[in-house]
Order: sequence, then C-alpha cells, then structure tokens
Amino acid sequence: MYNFKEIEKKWQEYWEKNKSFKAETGSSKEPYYILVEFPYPSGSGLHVGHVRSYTAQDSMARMIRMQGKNVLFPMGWDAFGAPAEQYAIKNHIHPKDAVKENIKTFKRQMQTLGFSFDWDREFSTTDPEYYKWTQWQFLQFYKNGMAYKDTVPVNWCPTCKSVLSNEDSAGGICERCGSQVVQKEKSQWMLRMSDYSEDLLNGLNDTNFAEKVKLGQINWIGKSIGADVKFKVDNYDEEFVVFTTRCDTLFGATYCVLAPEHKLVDKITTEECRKAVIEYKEACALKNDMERTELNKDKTGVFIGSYAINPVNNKKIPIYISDYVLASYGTGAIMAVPAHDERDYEFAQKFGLEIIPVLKGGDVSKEAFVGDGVHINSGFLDGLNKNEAISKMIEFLEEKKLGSKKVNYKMRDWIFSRQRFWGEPIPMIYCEKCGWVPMKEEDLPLLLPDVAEYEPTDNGESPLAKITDWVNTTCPKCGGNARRETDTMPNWAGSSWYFLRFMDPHNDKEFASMDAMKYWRRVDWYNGGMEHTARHLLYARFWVQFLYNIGLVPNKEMIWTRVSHGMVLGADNQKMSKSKGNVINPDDIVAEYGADTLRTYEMFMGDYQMDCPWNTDSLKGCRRFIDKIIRLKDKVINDENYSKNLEIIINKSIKKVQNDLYTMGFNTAISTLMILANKYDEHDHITKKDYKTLLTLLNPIAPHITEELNEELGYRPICESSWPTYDEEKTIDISKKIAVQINGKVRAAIDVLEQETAEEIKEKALKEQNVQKYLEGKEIIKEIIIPNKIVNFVIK
RNA sequence: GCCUCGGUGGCGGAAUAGGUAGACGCAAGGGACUUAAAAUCCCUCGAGUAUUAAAGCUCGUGCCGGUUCGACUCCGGCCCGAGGCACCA
Repeated sequence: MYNFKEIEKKWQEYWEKNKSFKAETGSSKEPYYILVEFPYPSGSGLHVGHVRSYTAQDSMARMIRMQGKNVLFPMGWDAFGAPAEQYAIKNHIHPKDAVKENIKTFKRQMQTLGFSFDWDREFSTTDPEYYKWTQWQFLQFYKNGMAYKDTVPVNWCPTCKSVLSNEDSAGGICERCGSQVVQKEKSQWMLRMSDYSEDLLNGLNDTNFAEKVKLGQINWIGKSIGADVKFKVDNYDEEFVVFTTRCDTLFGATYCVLAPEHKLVDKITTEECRKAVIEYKEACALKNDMERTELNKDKTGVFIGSYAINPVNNKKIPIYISDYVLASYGTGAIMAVPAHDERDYEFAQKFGLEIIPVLKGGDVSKEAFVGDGVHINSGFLDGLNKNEAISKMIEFLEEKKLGSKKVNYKMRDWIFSRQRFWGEPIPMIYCEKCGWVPMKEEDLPLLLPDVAEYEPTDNGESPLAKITDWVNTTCPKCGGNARRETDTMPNWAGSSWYFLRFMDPHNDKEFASMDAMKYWRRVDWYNGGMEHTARHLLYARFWVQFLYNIGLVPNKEMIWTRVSHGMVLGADNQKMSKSKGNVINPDDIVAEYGADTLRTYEMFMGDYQMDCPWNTDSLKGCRRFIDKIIRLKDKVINDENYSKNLEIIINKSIKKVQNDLYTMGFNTAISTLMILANKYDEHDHITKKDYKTLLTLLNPIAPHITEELNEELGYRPICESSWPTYDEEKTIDISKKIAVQINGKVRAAIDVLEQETAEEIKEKALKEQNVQKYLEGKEIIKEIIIPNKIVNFVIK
C-alpha cells in the first residue's frame, strides 16, 4: 500500500533539500522563463483555480527543465491592497501581520502541491526591500516628467468618508454602506501613460500574445483617426475645435454640442439662456461617471443661445451643451450630424433639430445611417465614397487652415494615487517654498509607519495623514519645514515590474541588474486570468517601455507569450463563492485523494483556456488512473529496451505529450497517457524502459508518485533525468484503417499500408461487399483516393 | 449597443491541415470474482430503425442557407450563453 501523504512529503523535502528547481542566473544552459501571475494572498487561502494554473505552468516547467533548459519558475506575493486594509480596520491587526499569516498559508498549500518554484527568489511587494525599488522607479517617472499632479474627479462616499474605485461604487451606490456616491475633485498623482499610446500599440507586434489578448489591449488603447475642425462662434470673437472621425459628413452638421464642463460655455451663453445652462450644469455635476455614461437613457441638454458657423457652408447652427459629450475625450466638443450618427439622431429627434442626409442609403425619417455611401448635398464631395471624401475634406480643411488630421486615443493617463494606508508610500515631499520635491534616492525606502488606526481621515486622506511625526519632515531641497505626500500607490504598481525583480531578486544596488535581465531576456510564458489581460498587462508594458526608454531594461517588450486560463467553477456551474456554498478547498482534496490526483484532475478536467465546473466523481477517476499506474509496476520485467509491440505507441505518446504540454493541451496529454497505460495493461509484461518512460511522461503532472515508483525501479530521480526522445520513424503506424465512402457516405473501412498506392487502395476498396452492393449497376463518375486518408466514389 | 470567446451524448470534453463525429474520463445498466462489501476485471452505452444473430439503413455537432466528391471544421444570415468595454464623436 502506498501512503500518498508520506510519499508526497518525502519528495517535497527531497526537492527542497537538493534545490532541485534552482534557476541559476548566468548558467550556460539556455534560459527559459515561465511566469504565472503571483497571487494576492487573501485570508481564504489557495483557490482550486490557482491550483489549475500553477499546475499547468509547473508541468511545463518540469518538462522543459528535463529537456535541459535553465528554467526560471518563480513565485511571490502581491500583497498590498484594500482587502488587507479592510481586515485591519475591522480587527485592528496590522495588515503587515495579516499578510504574513496569509502568505504562510499560501506557501504551505503550494508546497503540499509540489510546485517546482524556485523559492530562493520569493518576495512580497510589501517587503521594504522590494517596494524601495517601486518607489525608486516612481522617482524616475517623476524626474523624467512622466509623473504630475492633477485635479481629477473621484468617487466619494460621504458616509464612509472614503474615495471609492469605480468597482466599489457601481451604480452610484457605495458597496460598503449603500450611500449615494458623489463626485469630488481631488488632487492626484498621474502617470503620463497616454504619451505611450502609440508605442503600446506598436509594441504588440514584438510579442506573441494570444490574438484575443492583443485585441483586448488594442480596444483599451482605442485609437481613432479623424480630424480636428475649427468652428467660429457667431457674434463672438471665439472659436472651438471639434474632433470627428467623419469629417466627410461636415455638410450634414446641423448643430454643435459642447460638454457641460467645456471652458467656452460660460463665455458664449446668452443672457436668456444663462439660467437654464447653470441649472443643467449643476445637475450634471451631481451625477457620477456611472450615471452619466449609462446607456439607453434619454438624451438631455440645453441650447446656450449662440450659434456656430459651419466652416464648409457658413451656415449658422445652434450650440447645445449635453452630457453625452464627454469633456475628457477629444476636444470636449462635437459637430452633430444627426443623419449619420445614432446619438446625434436621438438628440435631434428629441429637440426637433434639422436632419440633413449627406450620404445615399438609409431613411432619415427612421434612423441615422452610419455606413459608407455616396455623398450627396455635400458640394465638392458629391459622388465620392467615404474614404475618398475624408481625404478630400482633410485636404480642404488643411488648405483653408480650418482644421487638420488628428489621432485620438481612449486611453487616459494613469491615476496613480490612492487614499489608502496599505500601499507603497509615494516618495514626494511638499514644501511651501519649493513645491513638490522628490525624496533623495538614498533615503529610500520610505517605510510605511506602524499605526493603530487604519480608517481614512474625515476629508478622505489616507490614514497616513494622521501620523503627524511621519508627515512632517524637512524639504530635501531647502531644508525648511515640509510635509510628505500621504497618498499611496495603486495595487497595480508593484505588479507592473515584479517579473523583472524575479530575474535578480536579492539585488540591493538596483531593482535588477542589466546583466541578469540580459541573461533571462524576457518572460517566455506568462499565464494569468483573462480579467488582467487589459489593465495589468498594459500597465506592466507601459512600465517596461518607460524603463527601456531611460535605458534600464534591455528590451522594449519583456513579455513574449501571454496566455490565459479558464476559471474552475463550482459543481453547479457557478463561480465559486462562500455564499453559494460551492467552494472546494484544495487542502481537503489533497488530504483525501493526494496532491497528484488533484493535479491530474485539474489538468484533465477540460480545455485549459475554458471555464470548467468541478466534479468530484471525475476527480475519483483520476485517482483510479494513478492507482492503475501503480498496479502496472507488478508487470515490469527486467529489460532495458522497449517492448517490440509497444514501441510505436510509446514513440507516438512521447511526441504527443511533449507537443501538448507546449501548447497547453493538458487534457489531451493525460488522455494520451491513459491510453498508453491501458495498452500496457493489455500485456502480461512490460519492460523497465516501457514503464520508466510512462512515469517520466506523467511526472510533470503527477510528480510525487512517479518519482517514488521510479526510485523503486532503482533509477535516479526523474527530476535529475532527461525527458525521453522519440524517433519520428517509429511514430508511424504500419497499417491504418481508412473509410470507403460512396457519394460521401461511409460504406466500409479498409486497412491500408503506409506505402500502398492509390491503385492498390482502390482495388482493396472495390473488394468490399458493401461497396459492391452500392456500385452494382451504377457508373462511377469520379474517384477520390487520398492514401492514408479516404476513398470516395461518386456514382450515378 | 460594440468587441471577444463559446454552443458536440445523461455529464466534462476529443477530433494535426475539410477526410470513419463522440477519443479519454465520469455517470448509468448488465455480468465475473467474493460468504459479503470495497477494489479490480469484462460487456453495453447519441437517437431512431431492422434482424434469431451478425452485418445493415436513416438522422445527428445551436438554427437556416451556401461552397465541396466530402463540412463540428470554410462562407453568408440568424438564435442562445459567458466575459470585457461602455454615449470615445
């Protein structure tokens, strides 16, 4: 009888003691860097979803290591963030202590699952030795003009006296207390990420990200090419600029809309309209982003009394303000072409504004036609299609100095301040005389002080603001009295560069040495959840591109392949959650069925990139498979060659498993091994080599039991051996069964040999009784004979 | 609304590159072994139809059409589900 618990412990200790998975920077072996998103160590412990992605990357790492590469497979902790702070507020435990406990639990759980992490490289984003460099990098952003302070509206809960993220204030209601969230202007640190829009777009060409990941990034950046067009205001010596992607429809512009916050509004509002405008602006100010951008709601707005001059035909068109125009995108002003824009159409319908079609197609009495078409009512554009007309219009505008070609991006600058305690303090000091002054680099890290209370202040400052002896300091420039910044960095900061730190985690001179980064080159595989493919990945790429531009990292893109995994759902096909009572705890499964069974099941349960419900019965099937592997040992005879009649299937299996582990076909890799084991089971005896190969192929997925059985055969540990090789010639079956079709329907199956000619195959097919039955009295008008694939007779 | 990914047996899912749909596993049913149970082993297992039996035949990969000798796979048009984005001019 095998005691899984003991076997697992034995091998886990062996790996730890022998540093079996140590990655050596500078080794002559070829480097290979496999990364899986480091977790946020929550209080609820490791999720079975973590187990799925860690096992996947672990099996890849184990195989590639056996293939002779120097594999870097690290693990660490992303431990700053709101949950730990909430927990601290409730229980009056310093987040640092809670995090320490949680990390201990996570690490213990990971170790019982036998993941081959190089634990010597472990760190947490909350370690001062780590966040020192996060702060240092912030200073580089600042010194290069990439960090600045700006006043931006934030979601504010007046009851909790706290700034909320968009997620925590969904629907305009505070998630915690249910109060109405309001918008409040706050001065925040920003990073000039929008400067990198084009580089972040182009950089995607230097990556091997999955297509859907690239698309996610492209959409987030949201590039659109259009034109800026100047509109003069009638009776005023003022003008404003609109951004449009359809300047070809300019002849159809029948009114303009400014965002309520547009700085020109007050100036050009007429006295008759002033009251309504003020009221409307006040109403808008009360709404938060969520409410303002809620779709399907009625368009609102007011006329401000003035008119703009359409630059192409000098027509006077009314100016409105409406919150469907956003101050933060483009120029905060639009020309409205109701005939060819759905939003403008809706607005024009409601306010009874003129609708002039300038494109053939559609029916303006019913809807806006937004497609391509031949221009009408458009002067010099008549008869042209969309692209021709756009080019011609831009030419016209530029010549008359009325406008120019313009590119806009949806991506905004990164709001980098959080009014929280549990984050990296921003190393900036405010001096009345000198303004914002960066801390001296040699004074880093700026440590988070120990405090007794974690609640934010009444005016929404971070709790750090209450610690006066921390806040009050001297100006690094003039030595006068000064105050520290009390905001901290967002959770995304520490995770934007951790993969670089893993390349050189103990360096106390730099965040990572150029030599180490040059040796590891980049992350070869990066696995994480689909929910992080837009933001986290974009932040990380931005961070790296910035570091590259100031000469601190060797490549502009440091992540090569990005893949995402599916979620492990509860048995009820719902997301696992405590409230639904469908949570599976990996500890329980390991205790009852063993780590190898859990690992095998999670890899076998379905397509790795898709969500999949948990099924304990199916898990038991994987345990049966492991038991079968153990039983096969009784059939082993002392022979160091492959069994003659197993040679082909073994070679095929090596090829298939190897390929599947590289392409994340874990479920089919296991099914291949199940088929192989079933084949072995049909034989009375198998050789030592047959068995050893099966154990080695299974080892990346089920490392403990395979090491144990391998040791019993008298071999040295699998983790110190090589991955088996296959002989291409021996992966081809001598004979193969192919279908014989008549008019595309299968009527027989014949065995064909690899080298048989089409003529021989045809003869064989024609001998089949059922084939003859169908051919009788018919004429064959076409024969399709593809050796090794199919025979099809088309008859009449 | 837009973008992305999906839809295949009772279930999870397979199906290089258009070439025998349902691999592998689970569940279910039947049988063997056993005093019994567990474990293990063997058989059946998409639907329908037919036969004493074995072949056999028809239908079948969300729906409708198309391309092709041949379509889960390619094309066009829908329906449903999951996730992301949200009036971005």
